[in-house]
Amino acid sequence: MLQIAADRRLRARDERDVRAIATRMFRLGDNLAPFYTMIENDPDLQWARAGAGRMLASPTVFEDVIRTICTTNCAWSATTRMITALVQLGGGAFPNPSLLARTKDAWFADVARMGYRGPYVRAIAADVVNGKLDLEALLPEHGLGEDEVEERLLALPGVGPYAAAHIMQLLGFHHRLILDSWTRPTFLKLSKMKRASDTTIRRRFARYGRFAGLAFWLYLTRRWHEEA
DNA sequence: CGTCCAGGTCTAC
DNA sequence: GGTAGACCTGGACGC
Repeated sequence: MLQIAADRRLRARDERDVRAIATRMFRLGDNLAPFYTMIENDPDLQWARAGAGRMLASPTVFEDVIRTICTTNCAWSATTRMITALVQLGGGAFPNPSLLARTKDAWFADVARMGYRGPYVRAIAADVVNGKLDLEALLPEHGLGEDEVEERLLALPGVGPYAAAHIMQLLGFHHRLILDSWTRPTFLKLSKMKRASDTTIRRRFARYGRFAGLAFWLYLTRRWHEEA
């Protein structure tokens, strides 16, 4: 059960918005039943049938895209620093595209210290504002195919194979594996393999079909769930 | 102090 | 289509 508390009575319209945001953040629209059936007798993953597999998303696709760009090619400490700065800019909430589009380059460089990512983020925000880019249309309920969604994500500046796979997991497309400098060594450790190319890893998870990426992620994060 | 690299991507061959 | 080199930043590490 999911309970949402508010400090006041919500108007009908606000309540609808809150429901939509919660549905999006917890990926309540995802149907993982086929995946759970798939892992019924899977020694590595059957534990996940208890309800695992819904990665926490942001209220908007835009926010997930920008956050993910802030994870690329830097230490995790840098990611949290950049995102903390963005939330400060937004006055405690993640800044919307309009605010980011009209924020000066100098802020991205000197305050958020986002380096080369700053212009990428601004360009994406500007395209959302001027209507050239509709990121929210990438949500699975809008009917675009997985390949089409991936293609559109890869077209964004700063979004490559890793970022696209990561964002797609958050959207509810579970095919692509998130391969980066954390998942690769973690896979080696857990599988007790000495080395494994990306192709080898993909082959290992190909049997999960369109849930291959989700299976890979759950395989890697099993210990996170045991703690809880 | 210089080099390397962290939850990669882009450009130019 | 596949692969070097460059790229902001800052923390870790060797010298």
